[in-house]
Amino acid sequence: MDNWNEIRTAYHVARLGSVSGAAKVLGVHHATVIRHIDELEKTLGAKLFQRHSRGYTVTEAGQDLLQVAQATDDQFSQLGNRIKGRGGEVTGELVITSLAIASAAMTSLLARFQAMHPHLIVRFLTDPRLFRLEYGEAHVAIRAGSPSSQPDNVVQPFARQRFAIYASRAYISRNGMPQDENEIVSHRFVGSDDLTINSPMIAWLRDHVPEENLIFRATDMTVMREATLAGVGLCFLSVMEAASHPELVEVIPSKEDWVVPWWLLTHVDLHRTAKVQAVLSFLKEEAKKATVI
Amino acid sequence: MDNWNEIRTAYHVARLGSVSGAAKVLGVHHATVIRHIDELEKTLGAKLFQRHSRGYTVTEAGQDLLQVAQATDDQFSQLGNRIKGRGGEVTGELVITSLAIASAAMTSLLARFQAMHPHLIVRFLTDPRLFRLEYGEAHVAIRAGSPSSQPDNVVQPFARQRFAIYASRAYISRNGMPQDENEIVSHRFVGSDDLTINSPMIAWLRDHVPEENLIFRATDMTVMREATLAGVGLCFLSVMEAASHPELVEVIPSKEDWVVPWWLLTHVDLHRTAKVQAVLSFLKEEAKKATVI
DNA sequence: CAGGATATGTGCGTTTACGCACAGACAGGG
DNA sequence: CCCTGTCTGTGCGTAAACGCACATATCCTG
Repeated sequence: MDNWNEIRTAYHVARLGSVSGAAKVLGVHHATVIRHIDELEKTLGAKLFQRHSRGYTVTEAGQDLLQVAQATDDQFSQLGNRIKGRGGEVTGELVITSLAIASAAMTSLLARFQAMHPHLIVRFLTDPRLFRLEYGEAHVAIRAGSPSSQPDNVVQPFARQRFAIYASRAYISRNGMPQDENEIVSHRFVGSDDLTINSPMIAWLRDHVPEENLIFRATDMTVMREATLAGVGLCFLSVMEAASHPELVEVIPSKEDWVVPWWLLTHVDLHRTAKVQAVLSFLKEEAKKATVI
Repeated sequence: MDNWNEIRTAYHVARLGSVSGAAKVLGVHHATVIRHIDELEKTLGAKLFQRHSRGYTVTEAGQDLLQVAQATDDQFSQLGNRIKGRGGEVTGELVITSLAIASAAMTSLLARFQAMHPHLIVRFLTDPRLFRLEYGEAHVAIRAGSPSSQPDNVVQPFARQRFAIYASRAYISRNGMPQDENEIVSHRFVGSDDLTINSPMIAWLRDHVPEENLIFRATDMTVMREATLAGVGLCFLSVMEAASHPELVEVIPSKEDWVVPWWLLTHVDLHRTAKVQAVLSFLKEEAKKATVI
């Protein structure tokens, strides 16, 4: 049974009782129908129909095929309706991935998006490893910094994450609040372990802070935040993140340069689906409302 | 969903996760697989797979298709096994049709054949109208006299029905037993209404019996038998049939000419099936054993 | 009884779908 | 680090499948 089209042809012949009727329904020439039946019977080694001048009547094998193929036809048409219909609605799973740094801002947004679509299951995956869109691991990825260069990814600008320099109240009470940028040089810092990263904050650190003052270096942004909260030193943190930690005080306010762009990435195969389009337009709309994330 | 082969191709791609693997299993070139997938997605208006350099991974629609087509594949393979396997066994229905005249001899034969195949349902249809093999109304037909000229029918010689001239005991007691064929001319006869039929018994009647003595004419053999039993006159009856009616006496024994051949007819589409072959060989074997039917 | 409508079946020319060859991309291994 | 194996993707020539025309048989109807 390795030619399902022949089964489909035989099904319509069995259903309608004639080659001509099946040919009309199938939109092919009746010679094609005869060829399909002959081929199918040859491979099966059994007759599906008895031929007579008024049409084809099924044998027992043909009756068996009729019932099986009837069910199959129903299943396939339902499947087609599901797939075609699913294009317009926002249901099923929506998998969004980002680095943990974005979770604070994203969680409330995604919660509201889910409330707008009750049948949607949101899976917000924040993992150290990068989920790969091209393997279908996520519908939408949120990336920071320079946009990815994958050719199959559709990249759109999302929000702009604004940074400022913070310190814990404990640190300030011990070391005093620097009054201007010149006093900064004598303070200790928490920062990225990799200083080659091309970012305006890293550049500012290189320009204004002696390397020996960068005493706590980490690769993960959450580690830096924890270190700052523990009073290790000053640190670049996002304005949004710092707002949820009252024990942090702003040492130097945000500058125009201290902004990291976020990008919304979708795989090109999923980008046009209604579900992905819905969440993309929602997130961009919300990002437009909120001036700072 | 009007191309089931494309669904089948997509099913194997979804199952194996790659175009190449599906192409190997399907025995086609991988370019064909790609074309099927592209065409199917175009008609559905939705992506079934996400393409990447390591293979194809299913989307939600592809996952849906995978499950439906998995079930379909199972159903079809089971169907194929049933149809192919059914070729070798004698089950289901066996429809045999004949004129009522043959029922007496056939019933016991068919009963024994059914006993040999417990899963067989025998439908022995004896109806005034002729069941038509080409419409699938019967597997085997039993016809008497000249073999049918239908080109789609396979005709085989079956048994030879031997005739003799009988009368009821009541008739003989009233009119006496004719001692030889010369006395026959003064007796009344029951016979066929159509004297143009080409048969040795009809010819004998024309030669030996005055037409005015053929006082009871019928088209149906059972009617003639009933008339003979009612004492109307002498009549050609089959030896087999007369043996089951003790009130009938043989007036003139059977001659070599008084034989009607029976034919086994099967439609060419069903002739090669094991079930039909089984009953044909059984009937021919039994006919060989019994010298007279 | 004749003619039209409808059915299957078949040879032939054309179109569609296929296989082939090659290119490009990526992961794994010596 | 290059090399190899495996994967997808695409243009092109060929072979298989298709539509067409015609033949034939049957049933229905006026």
